[in-house]
Amino acid sequence: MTTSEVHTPRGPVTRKDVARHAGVSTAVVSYVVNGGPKKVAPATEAKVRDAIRVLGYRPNATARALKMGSNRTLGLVIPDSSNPFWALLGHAVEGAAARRGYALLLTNSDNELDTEMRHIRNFAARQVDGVVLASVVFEPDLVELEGAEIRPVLLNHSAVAPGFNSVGVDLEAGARLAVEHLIGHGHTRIGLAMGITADNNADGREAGWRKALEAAGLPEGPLARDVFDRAGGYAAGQRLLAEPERPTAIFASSDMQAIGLLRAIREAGLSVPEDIAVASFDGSIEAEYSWPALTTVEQPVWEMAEAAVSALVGETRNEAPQHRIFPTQLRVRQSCGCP
Amino acid sequence: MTTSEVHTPRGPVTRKDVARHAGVSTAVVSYVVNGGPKKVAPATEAKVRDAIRVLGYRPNATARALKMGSNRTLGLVIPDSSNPFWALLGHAVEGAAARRGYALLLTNSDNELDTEMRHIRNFAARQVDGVVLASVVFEPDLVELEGAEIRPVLLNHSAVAPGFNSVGVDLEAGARLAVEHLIGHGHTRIGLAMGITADNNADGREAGWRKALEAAGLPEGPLARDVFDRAGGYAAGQRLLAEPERPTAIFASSDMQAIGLLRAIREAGLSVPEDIAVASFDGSIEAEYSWPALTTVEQPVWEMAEAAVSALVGETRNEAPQHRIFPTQLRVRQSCGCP
DNA sequence: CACTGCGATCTACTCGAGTCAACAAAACGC
DNA sequence: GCGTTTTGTTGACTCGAGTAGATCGCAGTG
Repeated sequence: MTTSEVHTPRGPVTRKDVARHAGVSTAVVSYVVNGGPKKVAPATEAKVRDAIRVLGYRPNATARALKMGSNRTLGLVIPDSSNPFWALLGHAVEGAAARRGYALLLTNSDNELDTEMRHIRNFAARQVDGVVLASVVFEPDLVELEGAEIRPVLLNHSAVAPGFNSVGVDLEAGARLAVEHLIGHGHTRIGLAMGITADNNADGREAGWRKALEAAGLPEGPLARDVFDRAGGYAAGQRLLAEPERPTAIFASSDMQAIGLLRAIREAGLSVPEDIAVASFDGSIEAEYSWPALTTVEQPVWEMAEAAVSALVGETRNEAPQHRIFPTQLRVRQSCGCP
Repeated sequence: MTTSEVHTPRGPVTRKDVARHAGVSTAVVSYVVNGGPKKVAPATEAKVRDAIRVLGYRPNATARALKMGSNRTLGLVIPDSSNPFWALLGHAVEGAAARRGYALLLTNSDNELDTEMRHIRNFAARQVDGVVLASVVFEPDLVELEGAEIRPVLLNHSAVAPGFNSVGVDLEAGARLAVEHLIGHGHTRIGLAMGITADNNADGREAGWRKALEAAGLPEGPLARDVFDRAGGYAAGQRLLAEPERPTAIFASSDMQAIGLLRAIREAGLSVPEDIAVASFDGSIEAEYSWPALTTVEQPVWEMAEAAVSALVGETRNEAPQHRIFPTQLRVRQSCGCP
């Protein structure tokens, strides 16, 4: 029994405990843990490392965050993390953040502006380093963030809000791709199952559908507007099928809507693609496993997430805001009529 | 122009700025913001509230967390947040946490033990108040948490690890429900498309399938083991269909596997439920919109999430760990042969 | 008038870690 | 031998907020 008995602290182990155990000052512990900013003698470093291991010391990230002004955390707001498209986006953003050593606070807005603003305010209070907004977003929200010196990235479809970073896809070009493909199959009455967006009928997908028809000299087919999920697509489908002149092809503004649409078509005793051809937008896995497999416009979700995160954590602070628009790609499967 | 000109601070606004602006001490600002622990005169409170509004003060949650020892954050580890079942669970946990004023750090383990442990360590460093583990989880991991005084909840299928809180469903009873329903349709050769678990062939679903067959005096059908997603179900399906004596019904251990299974069956030129009946486990929305709609054993995901979160943030600190097992419910649709 | 009592407010310390200025000791040059 | 650099270590201050304990002013009482 010696007088230099190890004192096992009861609470969580702090830097101070390590310092005492190793017989050095707290500064040295810091230097060892962070490898800087000052050098430490090898012998001393060994003592400290020993003490850390013995005591099971784990630096308190909260304290570090307070001192450094960053807790290496990003926030993400999406409408509904159980919707496969948003789920994939969330997964991609989480991955991109994790790869850079950032953690991700994920929240659902349920498409409610209040909820979204509450989350944004919460993020601001928590001093996150950046926020990826893929939800409702009205400009007023963003002011909240400015005061808190938090960088936002808009990761939604229509890139609005000049002065803020944004990442999106070329909705119009993508939609044209799909509709032109349907036209290529000989269809002349092509309907649209459109989602509901904040700035209605200003959506690129709708414009793309319209322009593709116009360019081919075709009349505008029927249009049904409903929410962006399976149930919305189902309801929109029922309305489109009830049209006096039924369309022979339908473009859906999301894969989820297409899934609901397929169900509505089947329930009407019709088959895809024989009676009605279908194409949609997003390129989620579910489109691949539906019956028939959906021809869909694929968004480069992983690249988009990567771009959004790098705009937030990059060294590009105080640079001019960037607007990145990614191209889409048509994934041809069976629902359009291809073999 | 007066000498008591407002000094607009350049950095983020702190309590000190508010105090100066309102002509009071920082303590009073604190009392106003938190409504305690000491009373403040109405007139003073008004001054402070004014200053807060004018300056746009937002208390720094990180500093608060350091002082209070809690940052009102929970961690969640799931295998893959883009898998619909985990996505739903994530959504439910996020909701349950948000309702209690907690934020949620979401991470994916991709079924890799190292990744999971890295996340757990990261959670520990960040001093989260609790961790919901719905992933690989070997006991060694949990030791990490003990040292950090963080409460874990195991939210996986098979409730293991005595000494830790856990929330799960009665896998065996659920599987029996489904298989017995298939038996009720007159099937005698019932196969199993089983997922791959850490403790293989100890999974309740497999046991339930076996016991239901045994109880009905039926022979064990063919069994194919593969991963818990669409691709796994597809591969398992192909193997089951290649069996010398093809099963007339198949129970899949997850909805995702069933989706892949349906595809394999269709590609083999067979139809569901005429040639092969299918039932599965989980009760995700995708099962409702598949073709044909899947008969599935529904897990009460929202209740489970609620239970998990309340075990973490509850006042039940230092109580004996709880093990909650929820019952499942059979959702009958068309894939089993029901009209 | 002195004294208590009480409500309102302020001062000062705390949480745990980062880091700079200051300093001691060792190493070097001549 | 003495001055000078180098190397290693430390004490002390900081981040922003919570709150106990001290202090102040004022009303009520004997």
